[in-house]
Amino acid sequence: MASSVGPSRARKVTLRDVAQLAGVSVATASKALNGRDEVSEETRRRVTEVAERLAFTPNTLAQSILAGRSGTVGLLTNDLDGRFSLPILMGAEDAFGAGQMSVFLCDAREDAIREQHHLKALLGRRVDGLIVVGSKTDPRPPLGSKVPVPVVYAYAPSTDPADSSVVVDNVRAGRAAVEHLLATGRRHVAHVSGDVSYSAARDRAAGAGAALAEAGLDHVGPVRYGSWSEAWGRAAVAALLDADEPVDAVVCGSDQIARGVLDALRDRGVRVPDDVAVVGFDNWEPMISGSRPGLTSVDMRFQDMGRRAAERLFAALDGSDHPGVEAIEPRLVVRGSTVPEA
Amino acid sequence: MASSVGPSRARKVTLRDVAQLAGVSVATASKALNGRDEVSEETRRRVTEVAERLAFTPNTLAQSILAGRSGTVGLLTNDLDGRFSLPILMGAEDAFGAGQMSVFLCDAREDAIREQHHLKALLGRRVDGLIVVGSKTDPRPPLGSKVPVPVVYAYAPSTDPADSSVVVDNVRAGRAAVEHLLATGRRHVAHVSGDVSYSAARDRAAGAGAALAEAGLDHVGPVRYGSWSEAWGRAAVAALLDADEPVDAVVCGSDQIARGVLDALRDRGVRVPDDVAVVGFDNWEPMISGSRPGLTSVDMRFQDMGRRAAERLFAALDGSDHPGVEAIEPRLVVRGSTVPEA
DNA sequence: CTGTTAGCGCTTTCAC
DNA sequence: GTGAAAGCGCTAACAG
Repeated sequence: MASSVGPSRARKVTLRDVAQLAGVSVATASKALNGRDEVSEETRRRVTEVAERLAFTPNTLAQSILAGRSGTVGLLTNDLDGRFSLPILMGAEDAFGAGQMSVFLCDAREDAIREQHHLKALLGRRVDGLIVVGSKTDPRPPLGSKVPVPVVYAYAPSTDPADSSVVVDNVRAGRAAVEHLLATGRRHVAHVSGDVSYSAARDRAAGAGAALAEAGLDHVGPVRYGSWSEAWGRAAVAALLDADEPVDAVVCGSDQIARGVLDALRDRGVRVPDDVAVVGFDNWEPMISGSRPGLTSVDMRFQDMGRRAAERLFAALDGSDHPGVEAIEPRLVVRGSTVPEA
Repeated sequence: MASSVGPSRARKVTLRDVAQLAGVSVATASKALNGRDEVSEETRRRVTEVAERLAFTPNTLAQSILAGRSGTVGLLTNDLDGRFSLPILMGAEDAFGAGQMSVFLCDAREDAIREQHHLKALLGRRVDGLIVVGSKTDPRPPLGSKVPVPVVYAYAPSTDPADSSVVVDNVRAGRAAVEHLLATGRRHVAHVSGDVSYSAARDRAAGAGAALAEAGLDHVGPVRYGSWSEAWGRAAVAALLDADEPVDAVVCGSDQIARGVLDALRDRGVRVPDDVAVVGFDNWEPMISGSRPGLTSVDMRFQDMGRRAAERLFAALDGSDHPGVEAIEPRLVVRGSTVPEA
């Protein structure tokens, strides 16, 4: 027959329909379906059966309006296209998905106006809470003081330290990279990083520098800041080798830079890891999987960050929160670029 | 003072509060704020002013329950971590964001159970429609016949051709790649692709083969299926060159494979594009930007696909839809791997 | 155990 | 112009 697939314009089935067909009142039907124990088993059976048959789906909107909670949260991201917000978002979705929460996704694209617009829409929809995901590790201004629901900032913390934020620990990450290199016998560590205007670049370099200092060492040459690209990694290698200082390890500000460094070293006939070891940051699958040899990298655990953000939001929802900034501990993943593969 | 930042437990301000403070009835306040022209300018001014002052945000839930429409749509994806769903999702968010729609995001992770679970939650929240995003181009079973709202499938079409689906045109993409190679004087085209179990791999090869056939040519050697990795691209080059048949172009099943092919050719001293031209698919930024030379690639326009899916959903919402499968036309992006750079 | 009543926050007749 | 009343779908309190 004709539009058997078309959007069934049939009026949605309501609890009243169910009650009617089951021959009980709406109140009783409600109790039966919600497992309240003030109904006879017989009635419950009958109601459940009818509900099933009519494919009744309770209107959560109506429930929410009563309960005062909607069971939804807003995820306000700023670089949906970026590499960071996505895993964070997954982690959050993960933590929520377990329960009954649904997630509203909005991309503000670094535009404060758009962000306020989305914020308004979300509050109108009575979200129970918000997670705000930034695109850089640099602190960002808070949403505004009069947001009536708990907010957790992820990746980019709020500039207000009293707000709840979950961030990566870039200093520690830089330290981890260098400690690994020192532990595997390297002594001449160069550092090639990305855009110096990113706190991620500076913090990682600071952590690396501190770890070197503790061993009585210093970076070979200056920290070379540039851009977050493979091309910069390649260019930096040229400068590095031409400088003619001994180098037996390169810490790279990102996996992409590291990939460029690896390729350039290979072109020049420098053996990795025999002559020079290379470490990256982010443990980003697409870069890692194609590298020769496999790239040792510091995983910033974005997904866990999203999970933690969700957990903290939950905590805030039942008032058991302890606001402030929480840093996720990075995790070093060792591969062939620092240690010969088996 | 103490918890100035804590979740203000203050009861949400309602329309009644506004009405009371403005000295009018709820009905009048409603009319005033909604721009109905049955209120005096003076009253409207007063009400608006009070609403502003109290930071009144109308409860969309209550509005939705009345209107019968919630102004929300569900985005049911299956590989949030993948490369395809994200741009699609962005395109959709884009198209919706313009209006008043909010988007629920759910990741089913290829798990039918989880998908049904999310579906139920979304229907309970009374979404007005659904977009279902797959992770492969292979058709997928529809959600189920008794979904009471319009559904549009993106990337992975529904197996039911009567459903509304928006897909990429892989055959055409394969054809576009080869036509470009032929137009730039290539005659010996090899084909290295990914996992043969993916229709994307087979369709692209079919399109490429058809274009070659029309020129009285055939692929050099068999279409070499493997995996969607750089490593496979490198391995395939070895096999290809050892086969000792003349080759002046390689069509690669993905940018990742192409990247491997480029690197291997470079290692072997084969010049690109002088000796051999290389084309990839997806125009995926991370792979493109690091390639030497820049990689010519067929852009599948995922974001536009998401946008179209959203537009079709809109159409379905006001009944002006024409279900069926719609293919997005791919777009060739020429770079240095096929044509010498300026 | 069951049904009646009230009410969540809002919009919409329909009298005044 | 304005407000009282009804009602969207549902749950909670209280009678019966």
